[in-house]
Amino acid sequence: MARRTTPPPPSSLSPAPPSRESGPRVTRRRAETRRRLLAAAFDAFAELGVGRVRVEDVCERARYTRGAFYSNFDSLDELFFVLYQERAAAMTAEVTAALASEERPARGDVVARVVAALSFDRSWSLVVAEFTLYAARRPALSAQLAERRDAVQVALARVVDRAVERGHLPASMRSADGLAAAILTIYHGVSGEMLIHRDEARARAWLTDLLSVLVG
Amino acid sequence: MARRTTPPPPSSLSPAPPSRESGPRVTRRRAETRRRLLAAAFDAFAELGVGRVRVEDVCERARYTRGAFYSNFDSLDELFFVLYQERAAAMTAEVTAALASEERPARGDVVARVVAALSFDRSWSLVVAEFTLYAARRPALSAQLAERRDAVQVALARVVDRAVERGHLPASMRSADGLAAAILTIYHGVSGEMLIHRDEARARAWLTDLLSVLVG
DNA sequence: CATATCTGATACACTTACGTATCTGATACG
DNA sequence: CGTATCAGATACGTAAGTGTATCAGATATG
Repeated sequence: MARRTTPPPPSSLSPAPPSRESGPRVTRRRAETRRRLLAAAFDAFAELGVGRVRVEDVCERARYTRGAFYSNFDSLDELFFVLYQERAAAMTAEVTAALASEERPARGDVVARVVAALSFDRSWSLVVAEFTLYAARRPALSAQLAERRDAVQVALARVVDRAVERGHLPASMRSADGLAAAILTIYHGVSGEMLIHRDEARARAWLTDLLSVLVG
Repeated sequence: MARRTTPPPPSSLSPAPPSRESGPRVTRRRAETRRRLLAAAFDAFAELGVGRVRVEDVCERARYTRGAFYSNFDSLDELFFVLYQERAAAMTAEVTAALASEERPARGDVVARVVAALSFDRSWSLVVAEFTLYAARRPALSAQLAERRDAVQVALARVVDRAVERGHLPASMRSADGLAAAILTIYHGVSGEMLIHRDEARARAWLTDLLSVLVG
């Protein structure tokens, strides 16, 4: 009697492109198919949760059959993993770009700047939460989450570094990095709650208030 | 073509006991079977996630067959819902009791008191996160989450009410209730991160630091 | 103890879902 | 344009999973 436990992470753990894509060429058609499958999967995972999504769900939403799915991905787990990687990379790039896009903010503008740069997209928040739980059950994936988090943390640290006095904070937040980590923790709390109350404006206002306490 | 969407919540939404349990009697044997199924389900949901757990998984862990399962529950969704309700009620009672168990803390002890009272049990945190996502997709369940949260918030508000100066906080946190809400938001951020780094002591220390900023 | 009732085990019918082999239309290229 | 290759559609075999009817052992009760 083999009791079911958490399966290992999908095999596409290498940051290099999956082996399927290092073949001789990728046609435009195939790239489009892949794009549409990923987009459909994003919606399905956000709406149904990763454990409930079926191959058929993704195919229906993308208007392909299972042939297309298996031509592009080995499994739903691989699809989920690839989706998260690509989306997280794009989202991280967006957030870091928004944080870096202007001169250092004046002291009074730091909070507004940070809140404006962070994502409150509902589907993305749902997928992040799903991946967080998924990774929580697969220790090998913790590094993927940490990477994304670190990149955003670095960008945040740059923004707060000169603009925020930190002498009033505990030792763990005296560095710009530590303060950035605190900002992210609070952001995660706020965005998690937003999944329930569904009010983005409320979440932003609440994050603003919380960060204003932190920043002084 | 009926595209799969999120199913409605299970039918046991009434706070009254499920109809199955308002029958003439419940034998000791049956109560024990139910208890064991719930305990097994807790482990399975924490380990595999609610969408991946199968009836067979729960039965194997509880050392019963599917007959026992269907004699006690209509579906896995009902089981999950009942499990969350019962566990959340118990956990809320524990936390509120711990918060209420002594005299009002001295000002310097508030944070330690709060951090000591809150739960950092990993399996529970996993199940809460699962239920949060589950409820996020079923608006009718938001009230269940809100109830639990409110009860803890009230208990927290009592603890911080007299012991914490709040003049330095934004308007949203000037009331004891608002401050308690902030504490919970931060706690949820911290406990979510703990699922990834798996270090309870680290999470408690981090929460302590964050709350000390809030409380002044 | 006898009897009635309960409750889990089991077998089974049926559905859902997966992954593969094959084929044909789509596309790239000389 | 002709040819070679690609890639998605489809049918299918198989496994996994569900929910129910039936039954027999367990339990409660007079």
